This record gives sequence, C-alpha cells and structure tokens, in this order.
Amino acid sequence: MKLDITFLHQQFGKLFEGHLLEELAQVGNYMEVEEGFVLMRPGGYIRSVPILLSGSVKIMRADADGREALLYYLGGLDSCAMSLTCCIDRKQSEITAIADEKTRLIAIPVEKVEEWVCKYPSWKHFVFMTYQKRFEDLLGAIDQIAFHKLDERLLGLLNRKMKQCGCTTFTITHEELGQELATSREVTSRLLKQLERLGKVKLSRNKIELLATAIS
DNA sequence: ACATTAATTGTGT
DNA sequence: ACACAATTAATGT
Repeated sequence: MKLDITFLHQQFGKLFEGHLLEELAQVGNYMEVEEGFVLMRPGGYIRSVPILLSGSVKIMRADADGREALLYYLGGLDSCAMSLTCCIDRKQSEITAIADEKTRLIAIPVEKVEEWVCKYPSWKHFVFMTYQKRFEDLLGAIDQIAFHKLDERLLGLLNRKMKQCGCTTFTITHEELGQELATSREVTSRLLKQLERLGKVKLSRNKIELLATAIS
C-alpha cells in the first residue's frame, strides 16, 4: 500500500510542513501488523524508524533474571526514541518491541531520519518531543525496577509477624499489608501473587499462609 | 436456597 | 495511581 499525501495531511498536517509531508509520502513505508507481531528484538539492527498511526506497541527490556521488564508503551502518533538513538550510531537494538494490538505505522529509512533533522525544523521538534515523552516514561519504569527489593521487605515482614504470633497464617488484607510497607494495595497484591507462584506463600481472602520454604 | 451488597483481590495501562 | 473486572464473604429474604 502506498502513502497518500492527502492521508498524511489529515494525520500530520498540524505537525509537519508541506515539503516534509511530500518526502514522507515518497520514502515512508506503510505497514499494518497484527497483535503479537515482533517489530524488534535485542541484537537486531535497526533499518527504519516507526511512527505509529494507530494501535500500540510494547517496548520491553530483558532484565537480569531474563524476564522482560516493560519500559513503556508507544501509542498515538508516537515514535520510538530507542530507534532514533540506535540508528544514528547504527547500533544494535537493546530492546524488544511487540505490537500490543493491531497497529498501523509508517516506517522511515534511517538515512532520511538524519537528513530531515537538519532540513526540517518541524521534524527536529518532533524528534525532541518523542525524546521528552520517552524520558518521562522511563522515569516511571525506574521506579518500578527500584521496587525489586520490596519483595524481600515483604518476606521479612511476614517472617516477623510469624515469630510474633507463633503461627504461620495471618488474617490480614493486602491493603493493611501495603500500609505497613508504605506502598499501594495493588503493588502488594502483585508481590504476594509472585510469592505464591514461587510457592513461598498461600493466599486466600483475608488470609496469608507462610509456607516452610519462605521461613528464614 | 437464592438474590443482593459489600469488601477484597486481580489485571491492564 | 487509577479504573475496572472478577472473586469471595456476609447478609437479608
């Protein structure tokens, strides 16, 4: 499917100047991908920079345990800051990008991305804006990674409670537990659920049982 | 036993 | 953090 200039005007008319739209129509590559489509994985080279038209894309990074940590979502008329940095240095990708739903996007060849930064003020502005947005998202992601030590605090708290009452099951809600850990109920629920998967703990309504494997 | 409500817990963004 | 869905306990009829 080739790009229609009228269509581009509808989407980007407010954002980009006319000449840029024309070039976009020439070199941009329109794509539609289904949910679950892997747009990029670690180690892959970046050949083009995407701009989303609709849908959303999850950007993840494998953490130390090999689990995939969510960095941020791409949506709206977003582009990907990682692509932008990587393509300038021709570096390999350090992230995984997966379509989170059916997504339409325009892929732009890397040469043009660089060229346009000098040529079109509106493009430069767009690039800066996507950096700014992603930076904010990343600050949020850092918070979540910092919580990695929280599961240990939770286990410690449960252990202390166990010693106090001399039994392995407590009557307590996640809400109350969250307050003791100075965190939200949701975070506590998720942490407890992980501990349950690891077989450290058994959950039921208003009740938490500390299993032998978790006692220190 | 069944319906209704409230509280707790789970999940996606 | 928030919104919403789902589940479970409690209560009234």
